[in-house]
Amino acid sequence: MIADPDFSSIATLIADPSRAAMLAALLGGQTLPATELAHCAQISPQTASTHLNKLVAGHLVTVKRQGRHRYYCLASSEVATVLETLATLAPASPVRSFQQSQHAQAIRQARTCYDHLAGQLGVELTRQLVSRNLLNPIEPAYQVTAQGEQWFNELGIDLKLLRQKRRALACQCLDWSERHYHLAGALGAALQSRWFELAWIQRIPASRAVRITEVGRVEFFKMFGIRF
Amino acid sequence: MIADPDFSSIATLIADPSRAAMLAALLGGQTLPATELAHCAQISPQTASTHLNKLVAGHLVTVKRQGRHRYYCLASSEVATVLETLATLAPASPVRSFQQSQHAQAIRQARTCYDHLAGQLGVELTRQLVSRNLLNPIEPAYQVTAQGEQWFNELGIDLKLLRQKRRALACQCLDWSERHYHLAGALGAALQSRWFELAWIQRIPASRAVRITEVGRVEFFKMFGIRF
DNA sequence: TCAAAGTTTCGATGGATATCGAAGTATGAT
DNA sequence: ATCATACTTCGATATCCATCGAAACTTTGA
Repeated sequence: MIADPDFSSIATLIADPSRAAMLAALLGGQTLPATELAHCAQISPQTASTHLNKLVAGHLVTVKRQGRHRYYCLASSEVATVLETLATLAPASPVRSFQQSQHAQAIRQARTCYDHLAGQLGVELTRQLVSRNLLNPIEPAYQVTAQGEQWFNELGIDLKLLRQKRRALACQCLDWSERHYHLAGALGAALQSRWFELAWIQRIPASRAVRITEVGRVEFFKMFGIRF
Repeated sequence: MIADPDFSSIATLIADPSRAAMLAALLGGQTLPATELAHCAQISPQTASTHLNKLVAGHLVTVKRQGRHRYYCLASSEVATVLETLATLAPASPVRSFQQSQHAQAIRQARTCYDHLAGQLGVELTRQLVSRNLLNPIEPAYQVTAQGEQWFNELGIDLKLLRQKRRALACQCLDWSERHYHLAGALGAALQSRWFELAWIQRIPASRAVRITEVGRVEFFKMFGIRF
C-alpha cells in the first residue's frame, strides 16, 4: 500500500548544496568518477562518498565499478527531468566570483540538458527549425512537418527508427536560462548526437556546458544564419 | 547574470516534512488558511507560520489576507507540476497507522492533481476516453479525435474556447500512484470542473482526495461502464 | 471597550546531518 | 614486494534549523 508520496525524501536528497552540485554535473549526461564529482562540489572525497551513497540509495544515480574507479551517472531521464523542472522554479542566483561568471556564461550559451541541447544555442536552433517550417509547435510537443521529414533525413537522422522507440519523438522542454522552449525527446537527443558527431559542438569535461567549435560556428551560420 | 540554477534552494523548501505536508494539501488546488495547514502538517500554528513565510518568500505559494485569515495557495501550476514530478521519483512509503491507510486508499482512488483528476479514477477515465476513440495518445500529448470533438461538446465543454488559451489542450501527466498516464492540460481541467458541476465528484475538505458521489458512481458506470 | 480567534515574533532547546581527519580496503603501477 | 591512487568507514565536531512556549499584534464580534 502506498501512502502519501513523500516529496520530502527525494527533495532532501537534492536539497543539500554539495549533492545538488554533483547532480548538476551529472546533468551533462556523462558518467563521472567519485573524485571528479567531489571536485565539482568542492568537498573532500570522504564527504562525497557519503553523499554519493545516499544518492544511489535514493535511486537518483547509479554506479558502475571499473577497477578502482566508481563511475556515477543519473539513474534515468526522469531524474534529469525532475532536476530541470526544479531549475525552472529556482531563483536566479547572483554571481559572486569571476570564475563563476565565466562558468555561468558558458552554461547559458550552450549546454546539454541530459541528452539534448539547451541554452541560447538550443533555443535558437529550435526557433530556426520552427521558423523554417521544419517543426510545428503544438503545445506540449513539436510535430515534424513534411519538409522537416526530408530535412532531418538529409542530416542523417532516421526518423522511422526514432518513431519506433517508446519515447516521445519531439517535445517542448522549458529552458530555465532562456525561459523559452527548446526541442527535447528522441529527436532532440538524435540531433545533439549528430552535432557531436559532426564536431560542431564539443563536451567540456565534467560540466554540462558545451563548446561550439570553429567548424560549428561556421556551419551553424551557413545552415541557420545564426552567429555564436 | 544567472549562475548555475540552484536546485537546492527550492529543494530545501520542499524537503522539510512539515512543509511538504502543507504543499501536498495545497496540491488539491484549493486555497487554505494557515491554521488548516498547520493541522494538515500536525504542527503548531507558530511553526506553520514560519514555514509558510518561507514558502511565500520562495515563491512556491501565495497569500491573500481576508480579515483575520490568511489564505494560501500554490503560486502557479508550474509548482504543482514540480511536486507531481517529484512524487514520481519518490519511494512508496509504507503505511503506519490505520488512519493513514484510510487516507492513502482515498488518495489513490481519486484525487485532484492541482486542476485535473488523478488516481484510479483519473487514469481509468483517461483509458476509457482513449479506448472509445475520443482521445488519441501521441506521446507527450493527447489528440482530440473527430468523435471526441463532438463528445466533449455534448458534455458541455467548449473546445474552441479551450484552444484559445495559451495552455496545452490535452497532455499526458504521469500518475505517481497508478504509474500510468492520465489526462492533463486545459481539457483535463475543464473535464474535472464539469464533474464537480455535475456533482459526480466532491472535494474532501483540506485534502486533495476526492469523493465519488452516489450519482457519480451511477453515471460513471452508465457513461463508461466503470465501477467505483 | 472588551474578549476571542487567527496569526506573528522572539528566544531557548534539541535533533539531525554535513564535514573532515584518521585509518582502512581495494586496485594498479613500478 | 612496495608504493600510489581511488575510494570507503568511523568518529568527533559544529552548524543549521525545526519546534514550541510565551507574548504580542490584528481583526472581528459582542
